[in-house]
Amino acid sequence: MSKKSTQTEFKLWEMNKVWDVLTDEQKAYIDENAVVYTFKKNEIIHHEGDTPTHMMMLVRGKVRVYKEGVGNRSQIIRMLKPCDFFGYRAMIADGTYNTSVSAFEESVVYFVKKEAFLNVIQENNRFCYLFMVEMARDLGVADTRSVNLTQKHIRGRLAEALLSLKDNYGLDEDQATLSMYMSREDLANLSNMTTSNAIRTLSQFADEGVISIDGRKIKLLDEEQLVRISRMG
Amino acid sequence: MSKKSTQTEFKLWEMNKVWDVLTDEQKAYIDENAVVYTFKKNEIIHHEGDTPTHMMMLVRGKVRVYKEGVGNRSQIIRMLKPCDFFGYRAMIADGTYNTSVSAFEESVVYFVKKEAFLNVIQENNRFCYLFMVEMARDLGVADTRSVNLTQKHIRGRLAEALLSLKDNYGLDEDQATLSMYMSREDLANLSNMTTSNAIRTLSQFADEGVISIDGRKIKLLDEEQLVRISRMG
DNA sequence: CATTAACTATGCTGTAAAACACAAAAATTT
DNA sequence: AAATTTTTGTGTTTTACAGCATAGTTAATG
Repeated sequence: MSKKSTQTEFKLWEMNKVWDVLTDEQKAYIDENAVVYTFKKNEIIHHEGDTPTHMMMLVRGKVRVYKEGVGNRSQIIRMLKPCDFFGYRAMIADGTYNTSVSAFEESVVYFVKKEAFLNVIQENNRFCYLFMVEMARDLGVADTRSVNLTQKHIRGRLAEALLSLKDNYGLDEDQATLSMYMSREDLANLSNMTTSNAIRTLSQFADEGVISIDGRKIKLLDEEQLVRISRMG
Repeated sequence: MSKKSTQTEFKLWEMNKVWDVLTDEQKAYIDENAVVYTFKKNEIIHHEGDTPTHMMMLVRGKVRVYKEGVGNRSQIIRMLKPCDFFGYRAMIADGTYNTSVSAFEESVVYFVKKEAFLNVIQENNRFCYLFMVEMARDLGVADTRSVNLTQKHIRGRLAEALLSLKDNYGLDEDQATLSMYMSREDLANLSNMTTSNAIRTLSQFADEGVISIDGRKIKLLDEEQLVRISRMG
């Protein structure tokens, strides 16, 4: 896909401020070495163990970053939204992908060739630093998540997941309904529990008036209480 | 502490290959802005929530990086050995420390002022990139750890912890005894379980002939079996 | 629109691991 | 060396959660 077409399709360079630090030449070089793909719902973008060939930016849609765990249980590490980068960690650490990524809904992804990305990152200091900041944040989140998932009880973990969905994707126009309509299974994989426990706990929350449920739409009724639950189980 | 003294005390620049990419001026600048401290066993080096003022390199000893969890339970994120860097993530992400660090045994730490470190990292591309690689690796480890700790059973988690101690610190001259003599409590905090379960499971392993125990000395007798246990609980 | 498949809901059962309780043994401190 | 604290070891109880079964409900597909 040519440079022209990515720029007419969507304002690529405006999507993430990270691009701002590139020179015009570097931008051109990146875009010459990039393609755009569309993925259908649940299609796998890359799989744990694969060798990285591109760094990616999500243009449209939503994707999940997850790891296959023990006995069919998968754990969602994080959910991405448009303008988020992914797939660069493995190539910087010089290894294979540690996680899998699949489309949560129909998604458009901008693929930049490994070579091109690594070249630019090593010639543009500011660009490198911004990715470093990105990773430093992710690492902080990862460590916190690890303690949350291992030490909090089911209610706390689910409450936390709901709050993080709010932070990440925001609310519908009613200022209460999560804009992210996830299946119970995904919600379970995000909060490290079985699907039935996600369902059970969700209805518990509804019974208590903390949330209300309409299919996959979850309305947060008492966010303070949700925070309280997430803090102490 | 003067530059001269750090260089006579220990060969600072030889401790970690990361220093190699600095110019002599940059090295001098770093060292002018650095001090060396010694910490007693169990002394806290920095605490979760503190504002970072230095990046650090462990010179001698061992330290634990951990997070206080729910209800007095702490989780060891990783154990460091000499030449390892720490404390730089928070200042790159521009936040407070996300983890606490305490000396596992008497330890010597090289402290580089935040300003100096950030300046050099932003002026030396290669230096920046090397820290990025460091973080990319840590992030991979963190994600894997998260799945291990949440999905594996006690036996698997403990086996994994023992193997990671071997990888990180190696073995005594007998080529079997872990060079790291940890308390049962630390071992528990590393493998996300209660102290009594660490003790119990450790004796179980000993009964099964996988390891043998002499106080805090743990001898690995059947590493293959340990790998098997770690893989499938 | 009928059939199949996927998702949601709820109850029941089993169990892994936490919590608690108490000794005994080491290690520290006085 | 006595006294106190910390660590290790083991048994018992409790419980949070996984696992399974089943049924209703919604969505996908021929």
